[in-house]
Amino acid sequence: MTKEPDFIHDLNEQQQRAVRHTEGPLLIVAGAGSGKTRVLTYRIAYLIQQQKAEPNEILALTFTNKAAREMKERIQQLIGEEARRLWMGTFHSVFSKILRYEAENIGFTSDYSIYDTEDSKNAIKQILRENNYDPKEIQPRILQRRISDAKNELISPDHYNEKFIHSTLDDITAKIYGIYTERLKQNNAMDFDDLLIKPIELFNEYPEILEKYQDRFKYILIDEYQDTNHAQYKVTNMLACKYENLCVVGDDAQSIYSFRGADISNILDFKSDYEDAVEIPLEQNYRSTKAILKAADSIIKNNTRQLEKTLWTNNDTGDTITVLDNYDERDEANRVANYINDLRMGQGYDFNDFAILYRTNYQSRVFEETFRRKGITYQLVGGLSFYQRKEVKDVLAYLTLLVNPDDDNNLMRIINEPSRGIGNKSLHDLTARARETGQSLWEVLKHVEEADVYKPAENSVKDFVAMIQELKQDLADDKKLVNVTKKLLERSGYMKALVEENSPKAMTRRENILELENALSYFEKNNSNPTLSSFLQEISLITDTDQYDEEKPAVTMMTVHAAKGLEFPVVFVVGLEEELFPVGSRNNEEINIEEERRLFYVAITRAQEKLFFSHCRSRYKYGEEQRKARSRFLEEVSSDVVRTETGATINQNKDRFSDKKSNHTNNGNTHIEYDWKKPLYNKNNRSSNTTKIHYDNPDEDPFQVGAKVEHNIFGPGKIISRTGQGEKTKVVVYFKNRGRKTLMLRVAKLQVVG
DNA sequence: TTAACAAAGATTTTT
DNA sequence: TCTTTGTTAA
Repeated sequence: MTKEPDFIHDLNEQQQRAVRHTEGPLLIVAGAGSGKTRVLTYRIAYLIQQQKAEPNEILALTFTNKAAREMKERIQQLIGEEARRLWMGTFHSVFSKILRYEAENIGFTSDYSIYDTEDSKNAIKQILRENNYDPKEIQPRILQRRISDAKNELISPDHYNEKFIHSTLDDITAKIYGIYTERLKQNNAMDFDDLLIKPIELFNEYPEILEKYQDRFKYILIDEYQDTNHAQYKVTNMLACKYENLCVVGDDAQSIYSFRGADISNILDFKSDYEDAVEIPLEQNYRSTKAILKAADSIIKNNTRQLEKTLWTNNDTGDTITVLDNYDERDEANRVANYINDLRMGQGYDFNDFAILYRTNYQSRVFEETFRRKGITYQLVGGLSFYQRKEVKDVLAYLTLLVNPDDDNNLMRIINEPSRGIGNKSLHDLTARARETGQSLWEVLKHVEEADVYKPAENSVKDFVAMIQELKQDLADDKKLVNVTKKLLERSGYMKALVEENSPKAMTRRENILELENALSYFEKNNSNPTLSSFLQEISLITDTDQYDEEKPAVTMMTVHAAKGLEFPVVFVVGLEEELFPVGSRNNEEINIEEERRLFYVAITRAQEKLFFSHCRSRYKYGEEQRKARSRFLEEVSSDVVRTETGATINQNKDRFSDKKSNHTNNGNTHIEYDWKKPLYNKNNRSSNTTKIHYDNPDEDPFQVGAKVEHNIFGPGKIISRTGQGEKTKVVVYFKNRGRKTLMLRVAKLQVVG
């Protein structure tokens, strides 16, 4: 046996065990902050150093590109350049690469398009239209969700119907699922789920190909195993079952992706799936203070299903956690900003020591405004990704057509963008013909004269086809990708349209397109074989979370989901209100409260030294003020470690806003006691606000709740609720023949009757 | 066919 | 509030 490397002594005993145990299935249950990444990197370095495997015989799967990149860098520091040859990346990126090699075997070409969520939603919408369903009644979003769930469960379209009771929606889903699958194949396209499922199909169909990869990947490691879904479980199981050198790392307490099909039982059942599996817990936390760990522990205790482990730390007790009780979200942002400035001035923290963590992306806005005003630099992670912007997707759609012209979806996206006189009618005729003849839309366009469409549109189509063919030729002539793109922007009139629009928005769009050109030339410079299709595939899998830069001297703002795996000296968990964190249910869907709790646990355990919880009593939603109750999680957290700003326990703090509020609320002298866990009165249900009384006076405004009204299109109806004030007053009317409608009082031509 | 305007709807979380 | 979708007039 080769001598052990010195670096192994950087690790504690449990960690060393995990590194040394190279053969056979291994489950590492790694508590938050227990040095999980470290163990993974050392383990990989150890495998190579001990000559168990060549770097390219090791497959390491992560959840983000960033995690993969970081791990690779750290391994490089341990073993040098060789690390480049590792197979390391996200599930999606690794398998998209394998599919590039093997696509032909399953009826695709290596130039296949990758559809993101928006693309596949569009495809579904189009299919609904073609099959005479009303996308308003049957929401594409819902079908997409169902199809994606089915795919992750490995239920094929044929089996979908057997699996479910035949409700109408089940039948429609089964039908659309089938067409969708076929359509994607015709388009030579795969969605995110396909990147995991198609390899399974491939391996099932061609055992010799499976064996090739089984032999190649002598050792397999999976990070964040608690967030794998069934398809991911299956595909790695297939690869690993020959040698069973499968090492998975995870923490069931941090499973937060069930909405994406993640199945926590993958980690809970690992030991029964692999009989010889060894379990090693990592229980020493190196990240947080005792107070923070106690808070985390007191939260997660409320969940039922968990693996045994006790997290402990040698770190200091640390400060108590501070709860910020705010009036509204502006108040919240201001207060957080003030704390950041104080801690910076008083205790020497830098901007990049802070993180603001929230449940939903839209919460970032108030913080952005406030921080800009107060001169706090920040970096926003997540939200609308660069590659999801309209203009970027448009240009990418053009480029996609050059390598994969049969991709109807991308073709439809840009055929009339900028508008060149190929309107809905013509497009409808053309797609109808494509369906009839079984050709792709592109084939139909090439022979448009046979299609019998509106003459002016026919000419535009001819121009369009000529343009695409010309650009394809350029590409074939090995012209630089950037130059082809530039020509495309000219030739298509896309740039011209933006220049002529001459608005600030169009300006930003032009900048984004320039940015895309930069990305292209960067790619061309840094790849040995920079093909357009590999560029397109690679960037379809990039997310904005990957762009977080810990060196940047700025406060980080991100969702709790995006923060997984990261740590910060000071963390603010904001928006801790019922219906926000935990989220409110939509359409009475059941919310998974245990998962919300794990999410809160993840948020808490990001903090190293100082932790703040913040909530608002009132918050704006859709331009309406909503009263908010404090999150139940604040009741669950151990009261030993949490204090308000004045040093009181949370429950001593009840009355903070009572006086202020009751003055507002009462014209008389009655004192109103608030139950502090409940929201304050809902604004719409009472007439307390002085500014509002005017509009509530029936003499001036006849459109009161209960009034019978007449609309010149919708006919007779009755007002069932009313929100907003003055110009912005909106009413919900139940129309006898048309159902519920929300109308702006200012614009809707309503008349009171009777 | 397009542009302009009015109405409805959206806020989970992400590869 | 802001964005997307649908309707109507030019």
